Amino acid sequence: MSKETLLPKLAAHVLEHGLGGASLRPLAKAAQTSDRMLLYHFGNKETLIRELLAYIAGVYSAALDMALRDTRPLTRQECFDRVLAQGKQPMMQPFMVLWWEIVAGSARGLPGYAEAAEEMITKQLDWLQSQMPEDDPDPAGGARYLLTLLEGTLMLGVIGHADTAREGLLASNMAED
Amino acid sequence: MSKETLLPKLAAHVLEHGLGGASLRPLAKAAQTSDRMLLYHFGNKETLIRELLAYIAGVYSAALDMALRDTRPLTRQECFDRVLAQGKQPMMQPFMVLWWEIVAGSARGLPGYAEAAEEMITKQLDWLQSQMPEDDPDPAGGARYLLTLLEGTLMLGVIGHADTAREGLLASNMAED
DNA sequence: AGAGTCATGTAGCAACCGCTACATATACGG
DNA sequence: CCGTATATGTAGCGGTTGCTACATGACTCT
Repeated sequence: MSKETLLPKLAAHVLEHGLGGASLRPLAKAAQTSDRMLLYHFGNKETLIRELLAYIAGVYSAALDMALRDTRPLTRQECFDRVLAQGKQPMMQPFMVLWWEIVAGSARGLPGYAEAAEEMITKQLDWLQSQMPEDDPDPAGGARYLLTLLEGTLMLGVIGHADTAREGLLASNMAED
Repeated sequence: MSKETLLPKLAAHVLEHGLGGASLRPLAKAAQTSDRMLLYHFGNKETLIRELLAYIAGVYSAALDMALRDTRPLTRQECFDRVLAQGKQPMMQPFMVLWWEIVAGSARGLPGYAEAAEEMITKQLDWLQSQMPEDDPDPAGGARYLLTLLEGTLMLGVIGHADTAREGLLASNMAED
C-alpha cells in the first residue's frame, strides 16, 4: 500500500478525530496498516502530519471547486450569504472543525500547519473572488473584506456566538434577514 | 499550597506551552508541586483543565479591564484601530495564541473549552461596546459588527495573511492607512 | 493524650507514545 | 538461479501518560 492510497484514509481519520490526539497506532488502524508501515512510508510522524495536512488542503480545494455555482450573485450581500451557507453545509463541517485546529497550530508554530493554513485560506480567497458580483467595483478588495467578515462570522458561530455575528452583520446591512 | 496559589503558575505554563501538550507532570513542575498534588486538589485532569480555563478567562477579563482608556474614540474606525492595536500588544500575544487553541477545542467539543470561549468573547464584546464612540447610532450592533471584523482580522493575521485582512479593511474604509 | 482530618511524599501500575532492530517474504534484473 | 531492492510482520525499547495505593507528617478537636 502506497502513500497515495494511505493518505485518504488517514485524512478521513483526522477529519473525524482531530489532529491533536492523532497518534501513529490509531492512524495505522484506520488505514488498515501498522505504525511500522506509516513510518516506513513517511519517515517520521512530523513529516506524516505535514504531508497529511498538505493532502487535506488539496482535498479542501477540490471540494471548493466542486461547489462553484454557474450563476454569479448580484450583490456582495448575496455573495456573502452564499459562501456562508456553503461553509455551514454538513459536508463541510469536519473541515470547519479541523480548520480551527490548523489555525491554532499555525499560531503556535507547529510544523506544517502554517503551510496548510496558507493554502486553504488562499484557495478560499480565490474562490470567494470568483464568486463576487460581475459588476463589483473592487472584486479583489471586496473579496478580502468579505473573507475577513466571513472568518469572523464562522469563528463566532463555532463558539456558540452565531447570534452575535448575525446581529453585527444586521447592523452593517450584511445579514440575510 | 492551595488551588488559588497553584492556578496562576499553571496558567503561566499553559500560556507559554499551550493546552494541547499539557500533561500533569510538566504542569506540576511548573507549579513546584507533584502530579500527585494536582490530582489531590482537582480530582482529575479534566476538571483541572476546566478550572484552569475558567481562571485564564478571568485573567483575560481583568487584563481587558486594565486596558480601558479614559478617552472615547470619535469614530468606529478609530475604535477598531484601538482594539486591534490592543490585541497586537506583546503582552496579549500569549493570550492570542491560546485563544485559537480554545476556539479549536470548543469546535471539537472538548470539555470546558466552550465555556471559556464564551466568557472571553463576551468580555471582549462588552469591552468593545464600552469603547464605541459616544455618538454612535447603534453601539450594540456596531460593537458586534466590529467584533466580527476584528476576529476575522486577528485570525488572518495569525496565519500570516495580515495583508489580506488589511487590504479588505482598506476596501471597506476600515483600515488605518 | 488520643483520634481524626488534611497535606504531602514515594512507588508503582497499565496503557500508550514514537521509533528501531531484526527477520522475512516477494518480486525483479543479471 | 541468484542477488538485491522493496515491502511487511514481530518484538521490543525507553520514555510518558493519567491515576492510585500506601505511608507519614502536621495539625486540630475533644
